Amino acid sequence: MRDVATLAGVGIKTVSRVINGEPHVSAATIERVQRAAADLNFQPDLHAGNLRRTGRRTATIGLLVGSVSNPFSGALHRAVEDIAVHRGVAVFASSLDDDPDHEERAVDAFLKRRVDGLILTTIKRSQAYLLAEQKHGTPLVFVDREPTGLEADAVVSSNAAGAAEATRHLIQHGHRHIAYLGDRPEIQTARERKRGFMEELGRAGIPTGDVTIIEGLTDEARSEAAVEALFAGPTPPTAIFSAQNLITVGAYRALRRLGLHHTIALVGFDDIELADLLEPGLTVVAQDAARIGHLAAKRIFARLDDPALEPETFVVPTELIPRGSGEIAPS
Amino acid sequence: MRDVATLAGVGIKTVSRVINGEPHVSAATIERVQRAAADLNFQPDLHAGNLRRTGRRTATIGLLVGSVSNPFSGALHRAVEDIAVHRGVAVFASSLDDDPDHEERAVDAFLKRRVDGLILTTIKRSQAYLLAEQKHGTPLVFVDREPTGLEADAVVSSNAAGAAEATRHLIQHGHRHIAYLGDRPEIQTARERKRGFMEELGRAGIPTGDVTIIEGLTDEARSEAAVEALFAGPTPPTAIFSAQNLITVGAYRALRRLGLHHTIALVGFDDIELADLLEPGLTVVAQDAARIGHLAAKRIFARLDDPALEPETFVVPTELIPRGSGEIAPS
DNA sequence: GTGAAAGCGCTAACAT
DNA sequence: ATGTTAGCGCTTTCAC
Repeated sequence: MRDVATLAGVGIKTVSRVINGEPHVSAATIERVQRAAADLNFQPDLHAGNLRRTGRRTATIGLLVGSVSNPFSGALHRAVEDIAVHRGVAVFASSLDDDPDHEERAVDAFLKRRVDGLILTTIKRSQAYLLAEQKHGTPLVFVDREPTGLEADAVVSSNAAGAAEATRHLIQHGHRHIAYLGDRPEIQTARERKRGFMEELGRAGIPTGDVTIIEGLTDEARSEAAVEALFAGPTPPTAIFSAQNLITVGAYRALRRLGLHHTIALVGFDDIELADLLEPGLTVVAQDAARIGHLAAKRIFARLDDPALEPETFVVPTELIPRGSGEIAPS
Repeated sequence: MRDVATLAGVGIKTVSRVINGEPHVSAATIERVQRAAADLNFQPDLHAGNLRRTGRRTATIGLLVGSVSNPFSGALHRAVEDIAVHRGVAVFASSLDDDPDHEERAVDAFLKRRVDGLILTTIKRSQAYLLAEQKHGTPLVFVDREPTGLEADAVVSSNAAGAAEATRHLIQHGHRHIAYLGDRPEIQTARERKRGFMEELGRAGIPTGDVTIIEGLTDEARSEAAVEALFAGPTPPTAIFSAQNLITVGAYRALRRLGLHHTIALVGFDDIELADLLEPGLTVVAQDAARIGHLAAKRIFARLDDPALEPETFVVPTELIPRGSGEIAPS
């Protein structure tokens, strides 16, 4: 910047004014400074400025997602960017790779680089490690899962209600022997979805002895194996509710392999690309990732503008999309 | 940091040494400083340090992808992080949303925040706007597409060879009337794939009059409409080669709608989630996003270590995966 | 309309 | 083993 000032024959502050579009500079000077800046290929250093600037905002927010390879994360990212771009704020995304040990490191990487706020999907048991940072004033918005160990804004799907709807859908199609396939119960959303499933069974008066619960399914392969074992066992169900998208894919693969995909009903939680092109189409309870992202981004900016906001949890409704697999009657 | 020094009763430089793990500090002092830092919830400001630090590295690289909702981007992101984490470097990803106007803004956002290097998928006609930055020493590695208007490292798929292989596959299954569905010819990869297709026709001695070329297909819906129009026309093909994943999905949808998915052969460029579960399974020429990401990350670090490296283009081979749709014989 | 001086949080270079 | 001083590139404050 000093070089630009020298080349343009003006003071350094004048260059600063031109670069930042501040008033009180004559048109001729602006012109001269801009040419000098262009000649030197001047790139202002945002962080150097922020060192002194009041408020110390970096116009950057961090987005931490469980796994960048999950389409849910992609949709979320895009939605957050949609909102942020209007505020001139850059969104930088980083991935946890579904590794709890990575979580704190990734958060730290963002914090050391002074992001203005953090939107995060968490996988650790507790987020108490963020307490100090939160007290320090960094806006935190959790998406997909509510945090444990601290009070903060969260934007989540209606997990229990969605699971209940999926379950009700199966019951209405005549099923009583339903298998529940879920992720690790440490995960809050997994617990919520299971709760929705169980409560709906209760409302329908179906004894829990009629259902099979399989939890701890962390990936597609494990889910596939679990379903194959299920049908090799003594009490195969007539329907499956799979509570997460990878689990759903695994279950579908297993049913296909067993030749049961037209016989056993399947409803999955979370939508899947191309689900409508399968035969039968995959009935799912879809989450609205775009809406979740929009709400989270709006909330973080609201909190940036008014740090005193009370922590709030926003629930985004899910939607059941019947496509065939969920409408199969028990044989 | 000064507060920590005061609280610990030491000089500010000693705190700096402790925080950065530099030697020549007594164990007792380290202990005292660390406690003080913890008490004050001290977070070092990476950027402030970088202002003075020699080399001025921020231990951050930027990753710019076309669209975060494309699974290819997700796989790429994960691969880059895999490598970067070993160097203690954070990877921040941002999306272009397939919007050329967004490209320069997004690059600028990274540059202003002083990333050490940039891995980017570009969509603008020319990347000449990056010339100055490149001369300035910022390592640039292009992925998926080679840049235009400047010489830089690139990691790309074997687009022409892969397209030729797909075409050969169809020809070997007896097809002569093949339709080519491609993206906008402004996109370099689109041109390469079309070239591979045409050259293979030439080798097989198939006159270009036997084939239909449809270009400028930018999304699923347009592709779907184009295929429907194709079969409403006078000279429907017996096979389709679709040169991009969204185009493939659109084509598949159209064939399904027309009831032709078991009649017309289809091979797509770039793999698709669940392609194996469709009926028939989707035959594709798969790109190795993980390999591309790994190579790009390794290259950017190599260039960070030795800026004098000659620009090089790395070609990652594609792989034809037969799953059914590409093995349909002409009727 | 413009510029000089001080200082943001930190590290380099050189004390001690 | 520890502290002091200068200064990174910028913005602030205040003077002109």
